[in-house]
Amino acid sequence: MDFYKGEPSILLAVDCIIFGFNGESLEILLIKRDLEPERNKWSLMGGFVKPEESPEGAATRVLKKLTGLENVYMDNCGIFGDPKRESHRRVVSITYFALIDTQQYQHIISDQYEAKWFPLDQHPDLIFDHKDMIAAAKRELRTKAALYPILFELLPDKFTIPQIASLYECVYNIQLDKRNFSRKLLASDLIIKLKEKDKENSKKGAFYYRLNTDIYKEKIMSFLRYLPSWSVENE
Amino acid sequence: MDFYKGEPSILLAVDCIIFGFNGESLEILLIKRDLEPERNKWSLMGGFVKPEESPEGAATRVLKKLTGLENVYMDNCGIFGDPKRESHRRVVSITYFALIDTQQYQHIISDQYEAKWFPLDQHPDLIFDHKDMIAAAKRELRTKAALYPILFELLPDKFTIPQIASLYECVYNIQLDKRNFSRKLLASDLIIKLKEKDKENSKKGAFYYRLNTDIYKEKIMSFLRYLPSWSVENE
DNA sequence: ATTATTAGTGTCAAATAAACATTTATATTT
DNA sequence: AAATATAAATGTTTATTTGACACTAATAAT
Repeated sequence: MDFYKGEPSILLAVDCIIFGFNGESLEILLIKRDLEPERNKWSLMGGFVKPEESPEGAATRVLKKLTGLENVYMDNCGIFGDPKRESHRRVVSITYFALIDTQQYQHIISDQYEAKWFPLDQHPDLIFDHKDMIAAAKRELRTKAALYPILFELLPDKFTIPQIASLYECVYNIQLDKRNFSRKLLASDLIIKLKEKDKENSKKGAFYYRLNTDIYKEKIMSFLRYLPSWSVENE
Repeated sequence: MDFYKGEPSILLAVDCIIFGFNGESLEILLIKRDLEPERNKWSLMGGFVKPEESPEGAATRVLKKLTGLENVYMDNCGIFGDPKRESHRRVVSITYFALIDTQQYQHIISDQYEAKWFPLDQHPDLIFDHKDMIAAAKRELRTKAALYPILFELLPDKFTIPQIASLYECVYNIQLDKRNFSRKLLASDLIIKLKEKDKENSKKGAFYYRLNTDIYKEKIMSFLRYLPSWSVENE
């Protein structure tokens, strides 16, 4: 039986907003587009959804193709479906943001792409509505990170409290009182102290911690409290 | 020029999870499906995205077709794209939840549909993955309503504090201390007291309020505080 | 006039958050 | 080897917010 006959079919794509944290600032991974139209212009990594995969599956595939990474935290952050968003053909794109630990991202597996990290707020001109996609992803990241401790996904398995604090400062563009932040974070039992210290970034050295994955899953939504409430209110 | 030649195109649909509040409980509006396959089974209202409209536009159109309502609050709440979600053909569906004031929804404009309100937790068996869609919409509604005062969209322009309190109780399945809730709500300046009282629901009568739309837009994210923080933590 | 019912205001103790101070560990310098 | 500089970590205090609970107010029904 041939249902839905005559219904219009559409090209469905995914685009990935790949966030990374270099210890100083947030960055996104962009590529030089490898197909027409707009070949060789800077763009988000993307691809079409194939018949045998879900949109999320497509995003996962596309991310792996570029970075070689699997099991990466990803989250839907928008649907871009204006009929005129690509002038040549009608394409609806579903966007996903990915949080990756840049230390795991050693080298691009695929030489097929010319890829480069850019500071989040200083990326080059991008094709189509990719700039809007990034803006939406940033907004979604902020909202989500206010409710869930997802920012840990941007750090290595072992991290220090100063590291996670400066990450929060980047994402929300605020100055945190490290003393209060650290106290609240520790009170949550979300992180477990290790014996080892990071001696790279200070004389005294800061203890490494790792996530308490049980608490991470349980208390996930109470994380809002690790931010001063006003920071959630602002744009 | 014919770009993207050979790329697989897909049927893209939208489905609407239409929430209403009857003063007692949350309800959703379902229809008896009017096309094959699965004709005459209970289903969410949906439709295919047409070439000249965005997915959001399609959801708006579909909602208007069923209810006659325009300018309804809608929000994306999921993407259902498992290749096997419909056994006959590959369809990706984008879901939107809509919040409507049931008092405006007097009669179904279109007699084309057999539509019925169901209590949110006692809906009939539904086609495909529509049950999952409702569950996702409910989750999304809770999260969003913890950050934004969107629940006012479910009430008439004039509402009472007891009404909005019982709405919150429904959505989060909690018991609120009405005294504390009312105090916090009033402190926000989000609502403006009217002269008139609602005498329907109590002997004393409760004053009507209306939204302060300026504050609604400004302080929108601080609304989290009108809920006890623990209620946000629970699933 | 009395009663029952729900609206709305008031009070207070406990918990939390924010501002600020001090101590600690260690590499570097003298 | 002692002094110094630097950032980490812990401590203290005050202000604010929350949550629990008591009370008063308005009015329809008895």
